[in-house]
Amino acid sequence: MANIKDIAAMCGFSVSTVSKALNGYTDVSHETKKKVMKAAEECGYLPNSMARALKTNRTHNLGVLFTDEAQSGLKQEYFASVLDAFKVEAELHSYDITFISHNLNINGRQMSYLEHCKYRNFDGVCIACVDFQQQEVLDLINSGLPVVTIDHVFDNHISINSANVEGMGDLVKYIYGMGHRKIAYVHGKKSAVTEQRVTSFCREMRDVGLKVPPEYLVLSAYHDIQATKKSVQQLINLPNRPTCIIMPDDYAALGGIEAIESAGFRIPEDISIAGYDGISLSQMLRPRLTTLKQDTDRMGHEAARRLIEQIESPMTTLVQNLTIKGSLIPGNSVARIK
Amino acid sequence: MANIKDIAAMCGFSVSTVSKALNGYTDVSHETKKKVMKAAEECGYLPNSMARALKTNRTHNLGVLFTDEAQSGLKQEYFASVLDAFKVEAELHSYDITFISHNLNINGRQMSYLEHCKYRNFDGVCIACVDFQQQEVLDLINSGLPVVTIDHVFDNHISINSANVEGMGDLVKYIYGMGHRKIAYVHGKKSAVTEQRVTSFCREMRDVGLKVPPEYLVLSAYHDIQATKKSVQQLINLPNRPTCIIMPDDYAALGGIEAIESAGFRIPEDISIAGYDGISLSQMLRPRLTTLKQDTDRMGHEAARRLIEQIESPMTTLVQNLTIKGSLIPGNSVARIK
DNA sequence: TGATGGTGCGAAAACGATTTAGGGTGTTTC
DNA sequence: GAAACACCCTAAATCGTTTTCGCACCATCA
Repeated sequence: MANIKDIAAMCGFSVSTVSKALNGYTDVSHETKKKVMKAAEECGYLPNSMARALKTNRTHNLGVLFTDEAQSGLKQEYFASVLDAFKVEAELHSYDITFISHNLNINGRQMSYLEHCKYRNFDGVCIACVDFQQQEVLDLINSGLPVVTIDHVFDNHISINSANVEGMGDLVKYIYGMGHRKIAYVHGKKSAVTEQRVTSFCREMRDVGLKVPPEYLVLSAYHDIQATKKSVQQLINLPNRPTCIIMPDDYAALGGIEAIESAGFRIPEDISIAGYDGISLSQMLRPRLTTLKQDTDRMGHEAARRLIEQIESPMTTLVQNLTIKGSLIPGNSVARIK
Repeated sequence: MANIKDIAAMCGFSVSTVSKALNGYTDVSHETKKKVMKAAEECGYLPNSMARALKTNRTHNLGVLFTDEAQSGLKQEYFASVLDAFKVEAELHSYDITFISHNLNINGRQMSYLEHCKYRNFDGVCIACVDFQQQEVLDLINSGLPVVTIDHVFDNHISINSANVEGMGDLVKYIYGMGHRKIAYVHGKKSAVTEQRVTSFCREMRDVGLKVPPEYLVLSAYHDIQATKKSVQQLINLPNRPTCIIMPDDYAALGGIEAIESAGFRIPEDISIAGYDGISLSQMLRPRLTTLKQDTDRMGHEAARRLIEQIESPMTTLVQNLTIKGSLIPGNSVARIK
């Protein structure tokens, strides 16, 4: 592989001049710049990213942490979509993307997330879909590296958030508008997102003048069909059965659907059900799931854009927490009641 | 950040000795090795991967190309699963994973896939889910870099393949065993995988003594619900309507389901349908989809394992094309006919 | 005693780039 | 005519490692 020295030899300039010519410095004449470019083209020159990174301390490589406890971040369409959009935007700015892990070992010891990032010299990091309580994750966030978090706000760090409060509000309003008065919410495990949604659910219910019996608020889990199936069975067996059940997410809604149908009820005639996320699956089900579609595309793009902005102009970038609105997809899993 | 020089200063040895101590060379006494390790531990030393890579020409970083035309490799569960398993296995061997793209630009020009790999100095490359006809992809494969391809065989290159011939054979046998005699196959666009499946479909049909009317073999597309919907509508309107339709994949089966149901037929009582892949969606549908589950987990693991083996001992690694068997999931979208 | 061999360590040259400080022209300015 | 100033270019240091080669020391052996 040709290097900068070869080019220098080819066109009779010094290494430094070649480097400058290739990097758009102004103190090199138009003439020589052209000669250098031509030589570089001819021998198929590609800079060595390692050497460059070693010298400049910039890798043009971003670390992404998209791993939940089940090691399946990629298998959840919501996160896969965000990552996909993040990737597209990053590439647009000539950044690469590498997965962060803590399974690498170096000198016999396993690295932490942060150590991995330092080892690889990532210019910045995007964190999503992870347990934000983990010390290791907190260490990474507070490391001083440019960071953007998805769906979790930290002081002095940029974050991109799905508008859970508005989203859940809209969902409840819609369901109320369809005539439902007994609305239950099977929610996911404790997290920032869950808190926002639960709070919003309760407030919205109060605002439309409805009481939420404590048994209508069921702690279940995200993306866990078995768990939500049980939770919904519980709700169905209540003496005061709800007419509509909001699920933690679209995928988990499948557990609810199963519970309802195998108990001999029809959706939505007997019991209505709503999801959250708006993944493609939701619109493939029959009946089509009523859900709140999160704008994963915009979230991923904004995350990358702001992270890179922060990397490239840290002084002028203001730390903010962006909230991105989703949109209600009516579907037909929520019946109109009179 | 502490570097090797700092450690040398800390414990009074030379840089070379420290390096050797950390890398398990034998010409350094146990005593000093311990001292060096201790010092390294104390100051939280992490090697600089760039410097190391620059010197050794090994990055311990693998490039992955998982991008179909629709830029949505990650959104297809089949490929996301393979990638996930690939990642786990790679990490086990202390390799990182970076996405390959051709959108990066360097010195004003866009890089090709191959250029990107050279620029980043990937030790090896895994290619899947891509149009294997593209010149750019072929260039990458023939570049001399260690390569493993998923679901496509190239001379002198390792590949991991889903057992499409056996898979399709099993599927047809099962359907035939359920009593069907009029079996149609809506297949995906031309590719190695498609050819294997179509060939196997035809052979198996012949082997069980059935003729395949040409109109029972419909060219459609993978992962494209609109396309498969149309194809199935076509089949339904045939004077000699099939009793069972095999779809390109589970996701695309949704188009078939839609077509069948909106034509007023019931699944499986009136028309049976089968998918391919065995993604989680398939088992969430009602009726549960009869499908052939591909062993994505094993595929991803083997791909990483063999790629790394090839990287680390190129002489002793034999080039082979591994075929990984899937398993039939009966589901209940295929009815028993007498 | 002198040759031999092993052991433990260090000096120094790479790897391929960037970047600072300065040198040599030729032209302008007073 | 000297000083000042552009302009274009180069030498050399540097980033943090790895790895070759050689040196010094000590023990062993004939």
